[in-house]
Amino acid sequence: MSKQVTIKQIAQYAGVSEATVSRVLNQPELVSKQTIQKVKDGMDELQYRPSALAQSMRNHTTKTIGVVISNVLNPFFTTLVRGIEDAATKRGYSVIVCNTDENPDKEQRYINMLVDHQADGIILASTGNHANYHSMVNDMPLVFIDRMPQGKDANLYDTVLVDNEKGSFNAVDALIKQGATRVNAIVSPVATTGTERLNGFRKALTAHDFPIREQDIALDDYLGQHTAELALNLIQTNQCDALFCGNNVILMNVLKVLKEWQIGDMKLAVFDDQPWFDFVQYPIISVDQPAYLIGTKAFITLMDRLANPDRPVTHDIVRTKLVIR
Amino acid sequence: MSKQVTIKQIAQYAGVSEATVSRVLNQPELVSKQTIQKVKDGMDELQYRPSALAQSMRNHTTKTIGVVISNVLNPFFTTLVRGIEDAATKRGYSVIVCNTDENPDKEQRYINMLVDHQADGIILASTGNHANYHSMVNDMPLVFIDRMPQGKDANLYDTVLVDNEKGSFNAVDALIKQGATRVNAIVSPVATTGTERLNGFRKALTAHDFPIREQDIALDDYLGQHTAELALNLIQTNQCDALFCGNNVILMNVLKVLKEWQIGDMKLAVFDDQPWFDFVQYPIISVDQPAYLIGTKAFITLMDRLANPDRPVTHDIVRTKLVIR
DNA sequence: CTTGTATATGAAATCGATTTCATAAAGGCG
DNA sequence: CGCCTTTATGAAATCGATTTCATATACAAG
Repeated sequence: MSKQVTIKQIAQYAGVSEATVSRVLNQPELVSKQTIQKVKDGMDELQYRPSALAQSMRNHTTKTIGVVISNVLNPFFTTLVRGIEDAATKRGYSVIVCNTDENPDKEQRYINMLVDHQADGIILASTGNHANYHSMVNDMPLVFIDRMPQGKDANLYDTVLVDNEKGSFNAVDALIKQGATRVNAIVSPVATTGTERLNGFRKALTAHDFPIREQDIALDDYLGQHTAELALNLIQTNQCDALFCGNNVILMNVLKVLKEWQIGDMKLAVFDDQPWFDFVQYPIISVDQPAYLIGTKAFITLMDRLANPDRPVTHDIVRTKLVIR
Repeated sequence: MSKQVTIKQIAQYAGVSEATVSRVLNQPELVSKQTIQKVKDGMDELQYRPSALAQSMRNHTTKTIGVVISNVLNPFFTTLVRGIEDAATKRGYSVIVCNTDENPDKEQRYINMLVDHQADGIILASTGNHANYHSMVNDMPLVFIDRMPQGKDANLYDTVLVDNEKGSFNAVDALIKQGATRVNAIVSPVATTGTERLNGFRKALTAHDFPIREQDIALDDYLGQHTAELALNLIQTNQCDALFCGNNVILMNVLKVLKEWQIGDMKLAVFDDQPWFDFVQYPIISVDQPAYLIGTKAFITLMDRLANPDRPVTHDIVRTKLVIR
């Protein structure tokens, strides 16, 4: 690196103290017009840019937040992250994105890293296996998204979630109204979302006086390794005519199976909507989550918390929209 | 925030100087066994974590890199970013992702921000409108990905690119071999990729003794606003039976038009492959770019440059793979 | 002409680490 | 026992900003 231009050099150039240069940037009303001009000339001339590092050091704020999710490759999270980044940029914040792959150890390490970097806050889709967030983050503000926080001090934190149960209920309900006679489900057991979506599934069956058979439900580990066999098993042994998929990754894997086995007749529903669902030969019913909105809301919640650390905890639940094709 | 635990408190706890505590972390071989033990006890007891900020300040390295792309929502870039993040994490680096939306001003602002934060380097898919990168980044290492850097000192930088021309050639060639008689193209004029892909398109036509008609080519601004009309225009006025799309976003918009106008017969090829192409009713020919690999390569290139600032510039070109459906 | 009040500026402390330089204690050797 | 080399440690400077406190000047009021 070529040597950085510091406040010292500007001070020298303008023949004033470093304090005065700093004031030109932060409290110009305390500085005389001529001095301001001299200092600004120096800044232009030497192309001065204040070191964000040094400022953070002094001010105890980094204007940086962390976003901890399972995987940016999942388009739901991608959109969410984009929502956060846009909101953050507008307010002068930078975003560090961390992929946990649903691995609690990775999550732990990333959180530590963010604490070390003194992020101003963290937006977190937690794998949910941590007993005590507070001791991990040492009073750093946390906003939980997508998944309900678990553990003893979970209720201390702001959340932005969706109504998984209702969304799933509507999707399964729509499947049945379209004539499905036996609906099976594949959901992820990770975090709280899987359970809640399964609840919606069960309630929809019950509402239509369908029996709930445990063998009609498969739990997938979200990483997509075994989805194919699970799906195939449901389809072949249960002879189901409709499948409810707990997320878009699962649906993708189900589609692979259907294609490979040339199963043309299957009603499909899935939690989370993607644009390309429009182009698939099956008329996919989907629960559209406002991922981008969740991102912006989470960021705003975080900012509010930062501005007012003692205000009461908020729990935001955003609406889903049923998409019928 | 509750007050942070600093090196000072550890020093106090262990009854040694701050220098010694620092040495326990960085050069333990200079410290006696007993002292190490005392200091480590203190660290455990007080849950000490060194401030990354203070370290960066002293060491002039932040262990942070910037990634500047047009949009994470584009799955090509998502995958690329994931490749970078995985490689970075392994080496203890954090990643700040910046979305330019192909807006040179935004790109400029983000680069400034990264310079202010003293990122150790930047991986950049540039919109290409900057004359002088060097003066912008002040000797910070830069690795260009996806797009060729433009401007006078463009040749000073490492690049990791794909062979756009060859990939496009193969795709269009395959379309024609599948029986296409009039192939049209929609590409993005942004950056160098559009031009190169168009060159491949032209060469493939020529190779098959097809005439090159300028009205068969549409330039789309990548933001997808006008793709629909452009596509419709090509299809209706030119009566083409095959379309080459310059990227996955364009293809998505073309599919929308085809669906809306119920055009069932159209051969399609696209630069960049996505998993869901398998499930679309049209047998999409695609050019599979190793996005994840580009990401890891770019990061490694950046690390190499950091380790050895004076080594000669490298230009890496990764292979694409034709996917025929 | 003295006293008091703005106005403008600088010296020095601070944020939390690392590193250089100096020094004290301990051990080796003649 | 005295001299020299290791070994272990601390004091202080440094990284690049901000902020407090003190001070110097200018000007108004008495």
